[in-house]
Amino acid sequence: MASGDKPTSFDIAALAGVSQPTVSRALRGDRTVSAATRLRIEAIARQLNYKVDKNASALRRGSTSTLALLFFEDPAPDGSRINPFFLSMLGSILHTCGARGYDLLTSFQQLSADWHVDYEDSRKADGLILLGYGDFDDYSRRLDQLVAQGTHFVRWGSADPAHPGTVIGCDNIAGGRDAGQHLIERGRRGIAFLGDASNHYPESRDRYRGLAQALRMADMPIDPGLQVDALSSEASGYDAARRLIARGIAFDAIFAASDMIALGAVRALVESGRSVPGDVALVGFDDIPAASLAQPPLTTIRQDYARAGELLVDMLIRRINRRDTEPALLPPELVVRKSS
Amino acid sequence: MASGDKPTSFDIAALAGVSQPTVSRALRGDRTVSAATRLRIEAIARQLNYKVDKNASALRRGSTSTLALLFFEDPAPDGSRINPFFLSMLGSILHTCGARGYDLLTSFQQLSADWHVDYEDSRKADGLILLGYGDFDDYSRRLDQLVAQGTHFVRWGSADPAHPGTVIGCDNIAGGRDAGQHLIERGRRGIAFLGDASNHYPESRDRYRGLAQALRMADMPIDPGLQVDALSSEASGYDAARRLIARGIAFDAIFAASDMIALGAVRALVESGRSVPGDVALVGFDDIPAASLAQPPLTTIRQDYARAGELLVDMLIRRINRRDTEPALLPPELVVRKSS
DNA sequence: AAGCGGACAGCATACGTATTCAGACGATGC
DNA sequence: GCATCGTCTGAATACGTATGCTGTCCGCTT
Repeated sequence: MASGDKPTSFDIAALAGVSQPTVSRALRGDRTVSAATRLRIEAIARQLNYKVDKNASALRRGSTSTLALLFFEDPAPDGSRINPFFLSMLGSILHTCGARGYDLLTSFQQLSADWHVDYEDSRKADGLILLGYGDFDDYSRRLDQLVAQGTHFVRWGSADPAHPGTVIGCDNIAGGRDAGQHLIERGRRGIAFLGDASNHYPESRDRYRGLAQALRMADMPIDPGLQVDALSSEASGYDAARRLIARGIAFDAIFAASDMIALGAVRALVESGRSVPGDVALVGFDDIPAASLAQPPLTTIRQDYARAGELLVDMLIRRINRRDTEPALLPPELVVRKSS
Repeated sequence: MASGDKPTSFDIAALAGVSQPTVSRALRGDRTVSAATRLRIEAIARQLNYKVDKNASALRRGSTSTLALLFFEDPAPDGSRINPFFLSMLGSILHTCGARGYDLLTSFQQLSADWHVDYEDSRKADGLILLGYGDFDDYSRRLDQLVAQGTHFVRWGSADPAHPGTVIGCDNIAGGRDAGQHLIERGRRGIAFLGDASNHYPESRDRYRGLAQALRMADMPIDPGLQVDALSSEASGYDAARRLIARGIAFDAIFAASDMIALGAVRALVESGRSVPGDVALVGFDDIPAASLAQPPLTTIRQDYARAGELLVDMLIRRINRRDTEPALLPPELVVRKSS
C-alpha cells in the first residue's frame, strides 16, 4: 500500500498473513473464520483505519444499504421552503435509518423531474421513501411506473386503494371528525373548512369528509359555501380566509387542513378585526413546531411524525427484503390549546 | 440481457453494434465518438431506460458525485428535533446539490459518533458539509483529524482561525452590533443578552461581542449581570429569561442569541406579566420561519440561509476539485417586526 | 490403518464502468 | 504509390469486494 492511499482488504490481508477473502469474511462476521483470525484482522483493520469501500461492496452485492428520500411538492418551486411537517418527519427518518444501518440520500424534486426512474435504476439506493402532496394524476402515473420497474418504495399519504404501493398515513377522516366534534362541543355552529376538497389532495379531502361526518352526527347542515380551497402554506391560508370573509356568510369557527393554513388564517382574521378564539375558533392539522409558538397557541390535530418516520423506514426495509407489508393508518390526536 | 435484469452498457453495445467502451464514451459525451454513433447509442439507452450504475462508476472513477451533510448538535440527543435554522439551510443545500449534479447524503450525528472518519473513508461521499454547534474542544480535535486524513470538507460556523477548514459563516459581530444599535435607537437602556458568552459557542459569543461594541459606541455600561447562558432551544430560552427575571436587575430589552431562545423568552416574559415590546423589547437571531409567525412577530437578525447553502456546496465542490477556497462571511440583515 | 467429516482458508471470478493503448480505416501530401 | 496523419473504435484491464468452489489439515470413527 502506497502511503497516503486508502488501505484495501488486500493490505489488511498481507499484514495479517491471510488472503483477501478471509479478511472480507472476518469483517462481515462470517462464522467460517476462526475467532483468533478474526480478532487479529479486526485489530489490524482498526489500526489502519480501514473502512469497507461501499461502492465496491455495493457493486458486488447488488445492494447499497442506502435509502432515498424524495420530497416533492407543488407549491414550492424554488425548493427552499419544504413543508415543515415533512421536515419534522425527516428527523425521525434520519434517526431510524441510522439505527437500522442505512444511509439516507435526500432529494428535493420538482414534480416534473424524472424522480420515478432515477434512483433505483442507477442503483444509488435500495428503495424510495416518497413524501409529498401534489398533482395526483401525474403522481399516480409515476407510481405505476415504479411498480412496473419493480422499485421498492413506500409513501406517506392517503391509503387510496386506487394508488399502488405500501402507504403509511394518518387517519385523516378521524382527525377531521375529532376537529369537528371539538368545535361543536365548544358551541360553534358555523364551521368553515379551509383546504382543498377535491380528489387531487386526498389528505385534505378526507379531513373535510371527517368534518362533514361530525356535522351530520350533530344534525348540523353542511354548507358548501363555508369550504374554501387552500394549499398548505401560510400565504394560501391567508388568502383563503380573506375569500371566506368576503363571501359574507356567517361563521364562528374554522377548521384548517394544515397548521400553515391556520397560521395564515389567524393573520387574516386579526387583520379583519376578528379575535381568535373569541369571534372565531380555530383548529389546525399537523402540530408543526410553530403551532405551539403561535399567538394564540394553535389547537390542532397532531400527526405522530416520529412514529410515521419509523414506520416508513421499517416498512421499506421489509419490502427490500421481499417480506410482505401492509398499509398503516396512524391515529391522530387532538391537542387543545388556546385558539379554540 | 435476461428480461427483468437492469440493462448494462454491454446490452446497449450489443444492440448498437458497437463495443462497451464506445457506449461509455458516447454517454459521457466524449468527443472521440462520432455524432452518428453517439445519437444511435443515446436512442437505444433511452429506449431501454438505461442508467449508469453509480456504484460501478464510482468504483472505477474513485469519486461518487455525492456530498454528505452532517448535522450534529449537543442538545438534541434524540435526533428528532433539528435546529430550524439548519433545516432551512437544508432546502438550499438540496437545491444547489441538484443544480450541480451532486447527490446529498444526509445524516444526523451524535457528537460521540465516528462521523469524522466514516464518510469519506468508506467512499460514500466526495466531501462533507458540517452543520452544527457543539462542544468545541472535541469538535476541534475531530476537525484536525479530518484535515490529517485529507478529507474535503466545509463547515458552517464562526471563522475562528484556530479551527481548520474552509468556513462559511455569518458576521455575528456585525449582527450583534446591529441588534444593539437598533435597541438603543428605540431608547432602551437595560439590554440583556440571552446566550452563551463563552468560547464553546463562538457564534453566540460573537453576537454578544457585537452587542458590547454597540453599547460602548453609545457610551453605555456593559453589565455582566444582564447576560444569561442559554442554548438554542425554546425551553432553554424560557429558562434563561426566568433566571434573568429572578436576578432582579432592571432591564427593558433582550437580545437573544437565536430566535428559538427569543421565543422561549417571550413565553417567560408574558407569564411574568411583562408585555412585549411595551415593557421589554426583544430581538432574536436567524429569522427562522416561526419568527414571523410568532406573536408578536419577532424582530430579528436574518441570516441568509439560501446563499449560505449555495456557498457551502460550491466551496466544497471547489475543494474536491483541489481548487483553493477562502472563508466567506455573510452580512446579516436586521428585520424589524413588532417585538421591538 | 484407512476412511470420513468438519473447520478453516485460498483460488478464481463476477459485479459494471472508465480508461489506456493499440489498431483500422480513409484521406492527404509528396 | 507510399508514407503520414487524423478520426474513430475495440481489446484489455483496473477499481475493491464478496462468494462458490476447492483444497488442506486435523481429529475421529470403524
